[in-house]
Amino acid sequence: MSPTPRSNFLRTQIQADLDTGQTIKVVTRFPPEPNGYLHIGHAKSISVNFGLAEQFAGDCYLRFDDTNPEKESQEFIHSIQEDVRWLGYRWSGEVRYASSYFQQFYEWAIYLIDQQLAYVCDLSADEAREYRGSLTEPGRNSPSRDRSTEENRDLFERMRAGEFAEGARVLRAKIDMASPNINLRDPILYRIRRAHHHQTGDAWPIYPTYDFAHGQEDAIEGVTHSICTLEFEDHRPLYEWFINHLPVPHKPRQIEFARLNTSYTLTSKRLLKQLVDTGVVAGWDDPRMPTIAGLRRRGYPPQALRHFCEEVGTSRSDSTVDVAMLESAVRHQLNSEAPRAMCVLRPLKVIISNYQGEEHLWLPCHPNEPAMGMRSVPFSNTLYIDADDFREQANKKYKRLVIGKRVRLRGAYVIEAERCEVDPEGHIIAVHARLIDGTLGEDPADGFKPKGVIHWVSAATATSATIRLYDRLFTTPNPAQDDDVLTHVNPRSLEIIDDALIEPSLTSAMPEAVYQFEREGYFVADRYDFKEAAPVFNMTIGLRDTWGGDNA
RNA sequence: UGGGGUGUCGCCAAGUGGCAAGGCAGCGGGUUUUGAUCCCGCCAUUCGCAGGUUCGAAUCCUGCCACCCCAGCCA
Repeated sequence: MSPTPRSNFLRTQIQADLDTGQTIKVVTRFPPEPNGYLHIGHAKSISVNFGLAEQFAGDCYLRFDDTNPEKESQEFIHSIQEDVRWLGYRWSGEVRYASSYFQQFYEWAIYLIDQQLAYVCDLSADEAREYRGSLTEPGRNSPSRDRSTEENRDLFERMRAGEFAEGARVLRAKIDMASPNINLRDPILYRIRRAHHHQTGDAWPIYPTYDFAHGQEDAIEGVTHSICTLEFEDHRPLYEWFINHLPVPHKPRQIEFARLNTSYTLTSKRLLKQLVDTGVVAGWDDPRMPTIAGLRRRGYPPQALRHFCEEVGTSRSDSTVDVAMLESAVRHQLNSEAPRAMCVLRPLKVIISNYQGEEHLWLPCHPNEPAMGMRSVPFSNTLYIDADDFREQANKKYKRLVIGKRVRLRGAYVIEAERCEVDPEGHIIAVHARLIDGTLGEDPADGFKPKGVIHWVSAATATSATIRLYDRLFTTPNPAQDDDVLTHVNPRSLEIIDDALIEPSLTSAMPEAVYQFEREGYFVADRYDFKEAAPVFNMTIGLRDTWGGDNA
């Protein structure tokens, strides 16, 4: 983190708590429910929680909020840990589980019963909803509300013993059925679920709700600042009610911030699942997905994700960040760390008439970072350039190869096109050119300096590769706004080129290594599919293009 | 229409009574063997609106307006 992080209300508040002595050591936590894959929005939460602990020299725990076994699984516990680690964060101590506090929660539930602050309610789910009232009307007390402490204890113990059917009864807090805050209308603390839990097995037939668990988890762990998103703001009075009515060892404080929204992106689990289920994308880690696994496979560096989260700031106002900001962070990171290489996406043969044999040229791996070293690039009289880099004729705005004009081959010589071969259908199939002597590392002796520079590979040593070109998954800034997100899917979000040509240095790329293919963009060797014998690269992001366009 | 929030440049976002930071995007210009990077410059007399307090208000007060969240035995 930078020495002077930008100001935001969380940092200001925590600093104030430290200054007053209210907080001695900052403790935060990232509390995902293991019921799905993490996405860019979670990355923000991770960045906020771990970042705060880091800034104030405190601790941040990773805690699985596993109170609903029916939706959770061990698979997600693994993937979430991997994603957090990949982002570059390390949690303090062991991974925590809400489920490891189940016995304590159970005892605290009995404590509330004994204090006459909780009761077993026999209402069905439908009845409970009806009794709860509406946004504008108060609720009514449950018929079970005035049970004796003895009866409540007996019933709750029998709930725990597994004597009742699912949904038959619940344990509720006795607060206020007329509260304008619906969360305070005798919220449910425990429900009966005969589900096998991934951590506790079949030990419990009853499970605590989020409200009865979260604050107490924080209290047990000594969390000082329990940071969550805005939709939990209405729950804060309830969070505090439990903390104030239970003999907890510590009083954590909940603070809410606005969740991250990004244009052209979905983060709804339901909608993301729809994309996977309908085959719009290849899976949860498809490079077009906003999941951490997808962004990783796309080649987005974790540092870029962290930088992005820091850059967009943290506030309490609903907002949608322009995805261009994310892309900017990715380019910024990759520009400095990605080695350069050449790859010809749409090969067009160039034959140089006045050059014989082969030589090995040494090109810098990075134009501004000599420390990144040099690489050997073979040169010969038969090359391939990109089809877009040649035209039989063009106006002065076009700075690439044109018949009768000169262009610089990146890191090599200046050539001049003489003529081209065209097949019966009118497609250009080869260009004949001549090399200008003495132009390796020098401008032409006649003083005519070529305006353009194009990339190339030598035919004899180039390797065929599969390149997956990606574009935005959606054509509209807010795809979730519509009922059917599928209508906004970009039909050209993926284009596969399987006969691109790469320079020799690229065949030995390590999976997940990102390169800048000069003049094209950043590309990552696919984490799973890349093989030396069959290279596969995913386009991470194109180079910024401020050129007016293709109007030559 | 009950309760809880939020409104500062196209998009984010600092600022908490003393003359409106920064980033992204955009627009000019320079350097450049990547139409990239980098560099320089421009880009809110105005802070949702209307009143008020004050020598002075984005910051305080009053009243409006707009948008978001809440009626899971999900989190």
